Parts: sequence; C-alpha cells; structure tokens
Amino acid sequence: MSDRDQSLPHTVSGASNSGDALPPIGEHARQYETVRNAHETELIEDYVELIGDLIQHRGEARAADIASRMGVSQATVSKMIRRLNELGLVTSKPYRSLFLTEDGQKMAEVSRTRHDIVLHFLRALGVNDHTARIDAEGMEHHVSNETLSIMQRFIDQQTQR
Amino acid sequence: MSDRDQSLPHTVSGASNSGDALPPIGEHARQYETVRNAHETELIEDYVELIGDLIQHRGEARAADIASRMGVSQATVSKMIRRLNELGLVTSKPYRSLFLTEDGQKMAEVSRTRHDIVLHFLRALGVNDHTARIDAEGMEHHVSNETLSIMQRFIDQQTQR
DNA sequence: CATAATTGTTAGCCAAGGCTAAACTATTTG
DNA sequence: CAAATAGTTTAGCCTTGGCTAACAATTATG
Ligand SMILES: [Mn+2]
Ligand SMILES: [Mn+2]
Ligand SMILES: [Mn+2]
Ligand SMILES: [Mn+2]
Repeated sequence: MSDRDQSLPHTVSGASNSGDALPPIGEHARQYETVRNAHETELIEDYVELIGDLIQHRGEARAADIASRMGVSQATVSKMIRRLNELGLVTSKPYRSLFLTEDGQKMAEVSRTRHDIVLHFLRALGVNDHTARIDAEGMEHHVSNETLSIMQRFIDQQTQR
Repeated sequence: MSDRDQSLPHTVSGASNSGDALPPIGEHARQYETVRNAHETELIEDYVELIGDLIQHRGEARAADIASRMGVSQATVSKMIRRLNELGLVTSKPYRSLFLTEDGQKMAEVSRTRHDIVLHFLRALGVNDHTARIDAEGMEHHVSNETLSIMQRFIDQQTQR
C-alpha cells in the first residue's frame, strides 16, 4: 500500500460501459477464458524471463537469487524449477545453477521484448518510472499483439520527435 | 488463438531494458508481490462486477447466468458464491438469486469504473473494440491509480477535441 | 397437478503455487 | 582439512479455482 492507492478512482467521462448492454454470452465467456489462459502461463514466463536476465547480468542463475528477487521461499523456487524442467524450458543438475534450453531462451526473449514495450509505453505515457515498473510486471501478460503494436507506435512517436 | 497472436512481437526501439541493470532486490521482489496480491483479488472483483452488471441489466443475478458468462461450471460458481458470502460481498438464500451487500456494491462500482477507464483508454489509443475488451478484462487488475489517472486524461484529450 | 426440464448444491477429485521444517550438498574459512 | 555456513532439495501442509457426477429444489408444461 504505497503509491498504488493514493488517488481515488474518477468518474468515467464519455459513454459509460455500465450503460451499454452486456456482451453476447459466448464472447463474454471467451474474454474471461483468455484471462484464465494468461494466468496459466504468466508465472512461467516471469521465471524464465528472470532466469534469462540473471544469466545475462550475473553470468548465472542460482535458485537463491531467484527466490530473493521473486520474494518467495527457496522451496517454492525449487519446486518451480522442476516444473520448468518438465516443460523443457530449463536444464539443471542438482545443486548447480540453471540454463535455459532453446525453447527457454526463445520464451525469455519474447517475454522480455513484450515486457519492455509495455514498460516503455507507460513511461512514454507519462507514468512515473517506479509505478510503471510495477504496472508493467502485471499488465504485460494481458496485452495482445495488436495492442503491443499500437504501444510500439506510440513509443516511436513520443521518442523520435 | 485468434486475434491475439497474428502479428509477431517487434524489436523495441529506444533503450532496451535488457541492457539496463536489474532493479535492487527488494524493489524487484515488491513488484512481483504486487502482482501476486492482484491475483488474489481479481477473480473476486470480476465476479462482483459481473453480478452487479447482471442485476443492473437483467434485474437479477442467477448462478446459471454467471456460469455461462464466466465460461465455467455451475459447481464452480456455487462454490465461489459461498466464498463471496463469507467475504460479506453478497447475500444469498439457497436456490434464490443473489444480492450485493453494501461492500459488494462498492466493490462492483470501483471495479466497473476502473474497467471502463481501461477499456475506453484502449479504444482511444486505437485498439479494435473486440481486442480492447479482451485486453481490458485482464489488464484492469494491474493498473495503478496513477496510471488510471493518466489514462483518464488521455481519454479526455482524445474525446473532447 | 404430475412430470419434465432447468437450476442449484454437494462431494470428491486435481493442479498450481504458496509455506515451514528437516535433510542433504557444496563452499568457505579457521 | 574439518567444521561452519550457505545453498538446495524433499516432505508435507494449505488455499484457490477448476472439473464431473450425483442429488435436490424450483419452475414450466402437457
Ligand atoms: Mn516480465
Ligand atoms: Mn510479469
Ligand atoms: Mn472487470
Ligand atoms: Mn477482469
């Protein structure tokens, strides 16, 4: 509870969606379904992305570092590493540090790129860096490629002029 | 797999975050923590928001409608309603339709407002309505009030001129 | 109004993602 | 090089949010 709840929600200007009719049932259901699907992959993506970052910036990814950066117990990380292994995203020998497989590297790169676009977009919009980092960490997993393209275009406009 | 993955991720123009140093450990951990916290409340918020919408647009909120709109089994809804009850967000008599408590109405309104801002913002940005609805459903739970204000300002600019 | 259809509930299952405590391995250091 | 410290894994627990199948209640219909 710090920066995230200082100002109260506003009233929406323009047409309020509350006034609109509900979407057709099938479409409505598909919206929630998409969110549920994103939730299944997002933790995985964050782990893989973080492992990639650690390797790149630290030379190696150790479970203890992942745990402290994630803000989670080492046991939790250990369990997750087993899952990443089963998914073919990392390779690991017991008590040694981790490596990303081909697939893992690909996922790390895609996630990192998407994360960066969302972060840069928020900053370009005028959001404070600290807040932007927090918001981006959650939002990134729920942004379609269409929206991503538009965000990228927006960044370009703000940046080179 | 439809509209959400047609165009490939781009290269980030401008400074890439991958090049930046990792954030200090404590801050990094707090980012993920914020996301975990959001995940704890988001389903609840969506249920309450949907119940509010159903009452408003249909006159009542029945479990079967919630199930079909959420794209989930009735058993799942039944179980969730018990939770909402325990949390003091809804009142319900067995086999009857639902009502929001004071707290529930408040949460529904706050969620609905935030949802609308995100949706209107995406449309104002130029995102296709269909995609915007999908993205908004997930993004809404990860947007700080700071970002929300900025989104609102952006909507106002685009709208009244 | 009796039966059929719809709606709601309960029981029991499962996977994911947290945790603590205990055991084990590796690394550092006196 | 032995002992202490740091890092990793395992076991076992918990909650959340899904599911199916069986049962119960309500509502609609012939
Ligand atoms: Mn990320
Ligand atoms: Mn993330
Ligand atoms: Mn919503
Ligand atoms: Mn939502």
